[in-house]
Amino acid sequence: MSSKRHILTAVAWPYANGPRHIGHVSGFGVPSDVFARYQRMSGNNVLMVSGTDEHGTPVLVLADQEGVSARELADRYNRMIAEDLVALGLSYDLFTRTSTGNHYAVVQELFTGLYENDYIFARTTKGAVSPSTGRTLPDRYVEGICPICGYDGARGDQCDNCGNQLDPIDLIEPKSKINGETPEFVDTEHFMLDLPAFAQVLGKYLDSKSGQWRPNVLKFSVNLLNDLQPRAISRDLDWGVPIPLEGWSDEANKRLYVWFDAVIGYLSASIEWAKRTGDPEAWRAWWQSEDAESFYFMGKDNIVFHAEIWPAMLLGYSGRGDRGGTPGALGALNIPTEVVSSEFLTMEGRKFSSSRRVAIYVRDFLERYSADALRYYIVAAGPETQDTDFTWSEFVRRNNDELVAAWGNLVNRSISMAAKNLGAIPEAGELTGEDRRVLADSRAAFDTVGEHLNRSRFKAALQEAMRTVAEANKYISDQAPWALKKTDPKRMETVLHVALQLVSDAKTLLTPFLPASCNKVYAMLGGTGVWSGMPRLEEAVDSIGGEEGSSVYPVITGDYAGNEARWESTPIRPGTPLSRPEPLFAKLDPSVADEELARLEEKAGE
RNA sequence: GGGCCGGUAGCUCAGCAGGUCAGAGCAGGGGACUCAUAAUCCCUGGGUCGCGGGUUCGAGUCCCGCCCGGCCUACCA
Repeated sequence: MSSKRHILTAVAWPYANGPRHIGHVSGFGVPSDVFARYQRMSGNNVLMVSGTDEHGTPVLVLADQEGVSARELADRYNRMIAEDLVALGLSYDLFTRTSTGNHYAVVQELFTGLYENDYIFARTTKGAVSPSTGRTLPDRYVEGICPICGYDGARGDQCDNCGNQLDPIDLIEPKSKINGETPEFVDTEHFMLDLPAFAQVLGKYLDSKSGQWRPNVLKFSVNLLNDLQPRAISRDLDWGVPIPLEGWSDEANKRLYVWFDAVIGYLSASIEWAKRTGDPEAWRAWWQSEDAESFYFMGKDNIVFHAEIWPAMLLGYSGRGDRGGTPGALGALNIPTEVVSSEFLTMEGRKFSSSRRVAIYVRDFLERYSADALRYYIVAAGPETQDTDFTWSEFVRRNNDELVAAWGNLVNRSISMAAKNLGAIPEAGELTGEDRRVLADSRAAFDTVGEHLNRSRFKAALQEAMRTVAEANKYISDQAPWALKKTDPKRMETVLHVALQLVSDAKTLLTPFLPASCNKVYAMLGGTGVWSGMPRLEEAVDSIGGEEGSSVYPVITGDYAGNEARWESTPIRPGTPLSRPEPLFAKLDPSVADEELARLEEKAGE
């Protein structure tokens, strides 16, 4: 085996304008955690980072509506989201936020590096401004009559009726979507990221990923290269990271645009993590070592930021764009090894929509059902390579038939039988051919499941892992150890030994997907250490937003380095005492599906 | 308008680079067993692979057109 690899697990940053629903965590949350846990079990050095994305107009608009400051709103949802992600068991090394002083400093450093390498330039454009607030209105917040088709209700960026791209200044009778007033159009100067200056290097980069990335991500990204345009990276806003240039930094109403700062979060969070560990340089092993790898997890709407813009930013900062340059103060930085994008989850046939209340929030879900049940459903039936539909009846079915009946019952029946009859893990006597075969198959699954996980094929990986569960159930049924109790007790002990070894292996194979319940199985079989560590919420201190003083905010972190979980078959130890187990999972009454559906309809009808 | 993705058995979905590709799980039907949260195990599936053309000895699998759905096109994953 090769030596330990450094693997950055970069998880998309949830936007802090509300609670996150199960579609969000299907896209970035659960897949990234499965991946990270597997890589740790394989002995690799994983750094898993993310945080809340808090800048930008949507937060500002919502804060205005509620009569609170943007920071107060961000504080509220930052905490709520962090709590939800911990409850789901997502094993971040650091989950932070974009409003920290550290983040501001790193963002400004990247801007400066790009600017000095000549990949950023200023340009004057016309922008819509709200007369009453003096605030710039983003294109999407201006509505009016489409100049092409006459549709009343076209947005400033696009007409939903005829599909044409628009400029807000062309709209007839433009109105602010926020308060209905007529915007003024004024000249405003903005910085642009010169994406065309990366066409060559990005082309080579994407070519080199052929056959590795999911085809949809790659095709999409390659196609983007055909039409690279400079992209604005600043906005007329007072909520965001200030522009670190003379004449701009003290400009109250000019900030870096939210997507520019959000992707830099991967780097700033890595640096923040290193500072917190007491070794401020530790982040470099994941960002600058030539053989370090980075995997980015997100939903399909974010591909452009991760496969095009973020690599361009990193290359430009490192002096590796088409115009060359020199690395900034942090040094040259690695670009993504792989961009893993999920598709979308629909909800009972409808698109998730917070505004229309078509949503199942993570928090509500976990109040009534276990994290592992949700994680199982998301991996087994989630939108890995295409949109999939969440239905409550399918959730109940998967929970009852697969988690409870197949896996939970396997654990229960085998440990119960051994505990009741022997009180401990029995020795194996002489093994039959069938015993050897089933044990060998179980060991072989580590390679097949691991290969799937390495390639981010989570659904296939889980299916293979569950196949070993079915094999174990079949083995027990075929061998019928309960019938051997009187006829051949020694043979019964051997069969139970084999069965428990199969349970132990399956528990290991399922750990990336179902960490909480697998930790329980580990303990049932006599394990005493920490099997696969769970994240925890800590209160952290940082100068928020680069301001004077400090502020306390929650971060997710955890201790995973010393975990017992290894990606291999671990021999069970005969003689280990066993007691009658508690059921691993709760079976759900079929009426749950109807109740939840009614609840959803009720909310949508409000 | 442009781009990307999807439309496969009642349901949810696999089918990577053309020739056991017409599949899996669940539901439904029959049987076995009783250790286990009545769980498990065995047997049982023939669906115009969205529609219409085309290229091939041969196409869910490649090409063209069309229909439907999702996403992106300065940011709800």
